[in-house]
Amino acid sequence: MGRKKVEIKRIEDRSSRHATFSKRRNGLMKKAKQLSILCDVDVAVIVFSSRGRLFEFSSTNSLTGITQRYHRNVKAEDKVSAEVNDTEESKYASFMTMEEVLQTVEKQLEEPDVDDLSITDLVHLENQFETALTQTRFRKTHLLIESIKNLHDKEKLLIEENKVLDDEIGSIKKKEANEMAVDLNNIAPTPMDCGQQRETLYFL
Amino acid sequence: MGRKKVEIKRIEDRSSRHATFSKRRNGLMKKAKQLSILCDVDVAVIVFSSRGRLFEFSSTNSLTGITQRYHRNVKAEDKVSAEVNDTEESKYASFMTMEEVLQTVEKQLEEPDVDDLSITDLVHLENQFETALTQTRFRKTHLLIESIKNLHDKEKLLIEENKVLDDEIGSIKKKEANEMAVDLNNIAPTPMDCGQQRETLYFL
DNA sequence: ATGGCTATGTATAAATA
DNA sequence: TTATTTATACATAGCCA
Repeated sequence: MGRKKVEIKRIEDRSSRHATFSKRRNGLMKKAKQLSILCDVDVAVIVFSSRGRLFEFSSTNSLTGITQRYHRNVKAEDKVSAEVNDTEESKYASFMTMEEVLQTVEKQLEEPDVDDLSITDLVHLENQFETALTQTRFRKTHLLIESIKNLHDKEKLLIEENKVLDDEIGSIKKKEANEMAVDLNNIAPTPMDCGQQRETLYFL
Repeated sequence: MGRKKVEIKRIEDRSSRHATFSKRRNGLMKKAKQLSILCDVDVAVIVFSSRGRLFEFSSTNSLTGITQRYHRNVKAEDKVSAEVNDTEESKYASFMTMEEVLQTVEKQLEEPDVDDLSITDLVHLENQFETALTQTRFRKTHLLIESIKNLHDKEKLLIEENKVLDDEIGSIKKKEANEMAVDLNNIAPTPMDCGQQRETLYFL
């Protein structure tokens, strides 16, 4: 890849080492970019020069996203080795009442020495918290949906009530209109059955 | 660098994309290693495949050292450059839109060989699904709360409407009562509420 | 430190097994 | 799939400004 084949070992000559650093660094970044584009993957490259200067490439906006993801993954891997030990104990925490869950969680948090728990203890703890989390989520969703149901019921009642009131007003207006018509015709009203009418009105 | 010049854009054919990924990934790692040795510098490369599998190279023992160094560096630079700008963007950077989440999940499910994944692969997969799950939950809660808000608004409106109608009826009744009192005093009925009656009369 | 310039070594695309 | 082959494109060592 040059006039001469170079052995892969530290270049002792300062200036040619720096020259090579500059060239190969750019090459590496270019390759990283091509890889990320061609294969549609996330790539990050971090280079610290011997004098501590930072050079970076990231296929995403910021490198922090990728490094965070990296750290999450590393943590997750640690978790795997812990979980391999423990498959039986994880089952018994499965179902508790809400109270039991809260009690347990409280108990756990009381413990001052959370830092020196064994892996098995931590797996157990994790399961309990996960149970608590599931229960909490379940209850949250339940309450939200209940709330919505109640509101729908209320809405229905209010709409019905509204309709009744509307009808009432409608019939009153209609009567008024009729009377107006009668008045205009100068027809003498018969009082005879109006008592009944009034009574029903009072009912509403 | 091959039989044909390739344009640097996403390779659409799945199998050749994977082939290229494998080759170029190895090439990139090799180059990174050479750079770190030749120039005596610290280099780190992080690659996440589309399936979320992690590939890494680090010139030091562990990548965490370099990423930590990177984060210290970035933090220092951020302090110098901009204090206000970054807080909002960084929040959104870690969250995906619903579409992105669905896309990612779909991508995952496309893969045919889910059965022979290693434990590490499965952990990565788990992380991605967990992200998707979190987003889904977030969206669910958001929609439920929105729904409740809307229903509360509706309820308020209906109650107000109801009140208006009630008042209207109230005032009508009051008017009627007054008229009745007048009628009783005059011992002569007012025709006003006998519209219904009269209508039937007209019919006859 | 980069930025050409070549000659040459390497990486890799496509084909093949 | 993954490995090997082969023809090319690319990267870069050494050199000069």
